[in-house]
Amino acid sequence: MSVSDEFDGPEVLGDFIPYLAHRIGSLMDRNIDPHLKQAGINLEMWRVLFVLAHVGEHNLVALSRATSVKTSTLSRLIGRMAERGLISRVRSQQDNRTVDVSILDAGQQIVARLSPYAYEFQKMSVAGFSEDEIPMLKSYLRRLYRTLQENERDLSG
Amino acid sequence: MSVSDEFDGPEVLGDFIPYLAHRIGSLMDRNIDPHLKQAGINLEMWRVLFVLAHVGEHNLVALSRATSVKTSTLSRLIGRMAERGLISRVRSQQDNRTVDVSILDAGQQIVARLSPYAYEFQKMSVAGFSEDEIPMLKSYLRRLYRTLQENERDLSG
DNA sequence: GTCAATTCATTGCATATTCAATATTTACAT
DNA sequence: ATGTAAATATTGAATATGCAATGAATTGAC
Repeated sequence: MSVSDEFDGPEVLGDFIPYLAHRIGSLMDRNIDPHLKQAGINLEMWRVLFVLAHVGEHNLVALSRATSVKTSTLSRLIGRMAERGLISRVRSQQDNRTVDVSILDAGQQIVARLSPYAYEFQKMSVAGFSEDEIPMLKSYLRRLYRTLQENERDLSG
Repeated sequence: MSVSDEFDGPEVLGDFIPYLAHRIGSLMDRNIDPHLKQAGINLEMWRVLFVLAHVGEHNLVALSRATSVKTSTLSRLIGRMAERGLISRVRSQQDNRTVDVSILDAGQQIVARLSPYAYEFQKMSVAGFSEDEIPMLKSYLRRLYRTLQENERDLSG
């Protein structure tokens, strides 16, 4: 166990994965936030844009699942973003219950402008890991995420 | 790379640590939430109680740092929790600017009642990891957390 | 010792979020 | 086919949040 594995706090908190996950997420949010403000958007908007930029079209429920923003919140959020021309929201032709949300140029530009900061920050965040360990870390996170997703499906299915 | 390392989505999202961290945290939050509602508290209250139960006394700024809840929010949150007898809030004798927040019996009982669910959930979340891998996972998370904390200190110091 | 700067907690106000209810559309069972 | 259930998005109303300003206490420079 290397010295950089020490936890700066009582061991029980640093041993509890949900606590660590929450803290890691929050500290990461905090880092990107100033850049977002500079671009005139908030964290949830950034998540929506980032997901749409990489995944393409989405309806509200899918977007909610991808971003962990509640659909009622998302509905109004998407409204504001559409007003500002960041995304488009049109009723789906295939299923008239749903709306197709997709990113527009103005949104794409924000993603393009902020992504470098996001990736630079990611690089910083893994500064304590060796070249061999970084893929391991990502792999561990993906596995953890996947297990949680599967459990989620079990509960709702 | 095992089969359980596949990411259920576009590779760029599953390769981006802040996204994974956020999603992992949110899915974890979602799991504990019904138990909290049953106990009549929300997620932030749970975090406050959990931290206080394991760390002891805290002032608002420290509590904010430990839970990632803003101090203005925390001030009102603590007020509601104090009204309900979950915690106590008293002006510090050592430093009259600060308040000492500590957990009361009613709060402790909630922690005692809900902790089993939390730990059971943690167990489920690492179901895809071997006995050897779980300490590795925790170690990776702690290291990631530590790096982020250090970066935070660099920025504010 | 004094005063400016810093730290901490709280609050007003504007905004955002959530829950619950609703309207609409689709899926499904029989 | 028809009726019932489920899925999707939206909104009203209550609540919570965050920012900025404030007040009070402490620290530190000199």
